[in-house]
Amino acid sequence: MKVHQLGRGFWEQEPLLSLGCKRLRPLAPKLHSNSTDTTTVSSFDLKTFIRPDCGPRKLDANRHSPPVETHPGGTRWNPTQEQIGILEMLYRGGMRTPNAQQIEQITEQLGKYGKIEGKNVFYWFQNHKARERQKQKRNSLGLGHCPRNTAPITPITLDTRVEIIMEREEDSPYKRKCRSWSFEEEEMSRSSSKEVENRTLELFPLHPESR
Amino acid sequence: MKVHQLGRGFWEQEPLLSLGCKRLRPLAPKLHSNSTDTTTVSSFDLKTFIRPDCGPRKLDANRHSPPVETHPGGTRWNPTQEQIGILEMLYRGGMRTPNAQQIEQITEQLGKYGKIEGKNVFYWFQNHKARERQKQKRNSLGLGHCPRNTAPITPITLDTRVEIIMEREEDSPYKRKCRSWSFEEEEMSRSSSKEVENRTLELFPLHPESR
DNA sequence: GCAAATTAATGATTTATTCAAG
DNA sequence: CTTGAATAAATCATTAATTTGC
Repeated sequence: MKVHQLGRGFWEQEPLLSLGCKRLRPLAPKLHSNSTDTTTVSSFDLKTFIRPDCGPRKLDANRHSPPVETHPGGTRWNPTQEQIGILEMLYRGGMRTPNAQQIEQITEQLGKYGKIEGKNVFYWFQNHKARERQKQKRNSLGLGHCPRNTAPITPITLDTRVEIIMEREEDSPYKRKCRSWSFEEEEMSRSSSKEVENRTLELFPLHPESR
Repeated sequence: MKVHQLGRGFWEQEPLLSLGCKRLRPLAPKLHSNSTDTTTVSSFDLKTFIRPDCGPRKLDANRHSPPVETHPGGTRWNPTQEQIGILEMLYRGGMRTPNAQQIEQITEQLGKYGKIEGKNVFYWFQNHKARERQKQKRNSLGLGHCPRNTAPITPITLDTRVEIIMEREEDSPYKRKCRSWSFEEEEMSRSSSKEVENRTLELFPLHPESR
């Protein structure tokens, strides 16, 4: 069930909205500048960590460990051991969906170990939470069966206690998060080899990504 | 097989993240500052539209939940006729999931008719798309039945043509969006009466929202 | 011992659901 | 009851591990 598709095509959107070259950095839920201080809400980014360094590391060459920062040409975030360690520590501590402030701080700390952005932290928690959940589900279902591999059976060691705890503090059922959103300039020149397709998007790319 | 893992634990992060007072405005997907220009990526927000208008709505004494804080001054976006009109026009034009740039521009334009933020535009498209979809599904299913209210049966007028068209131009199957994320100062003083619970969250609120 | 080929993880997005303000 | 806002589930896409052929 899915099958979306699209055909669209006409209706020329005329000029509406002239195109600029900035990239907005949209979307982050936010508290809503409430009352009074609607003033500014200065925004600062975290390019702080965007060190230009990253030599065009080829690959391997440095084997595991020194992950160090990041991505060379810069594709996606590649967490270092330290970063993962801290994130897991926080997760085990009960954190599930950090709010904007928390993300900011975590990002700041993790930045010490390698390039990282707020969204990476946000996504990490989302993914980790979801994957822990499916892992549990898988295990619970497999228990009555003959597990075979993947040792679904908890070793019954002290660690088991931890497991239980985690389970107990499953994440939130539903809360209303408050993230903030803003725009940011977007570097148009992508150059990245991969898919440079959708360029028809001149004025108002009706079909954002055709992909 | 990866298992990064690490026993973590050590590394005492000591002070881990001192708390500041800014609110980050995180999260907006982005292109990825790839290679070279890791430079800056200046970010600008749209508070442009954050008119202080909306009277300091109290929050009615806090009634049930109000989870989070939110704003006293204003609660959620209340679109004007002009805004809705333009958005629908764009939707009918084929736009479904505008990218950061598009959102920025749309927001800018709509801002002329009333307070609005990028996220409002983003959500509007998400919701409108989803709801048009379910509406269609309902209609298609309800046809063989006795719909009762909500006039599931299309009037078979000229408008029907439009309906069909919409169907045809369903939204995208899957594309990789490019949003950008950044942080923004967050007004700490929220004061909102609503649930000020989880206050144990001094340093690192392990359990963000208990709700 | 390497590097292309394959597979397992997991970062990043999109879609589906749910909650709740008005 | 309509619909803005937010979260969770489903997917897609890359990258790191592994495996395999020389």
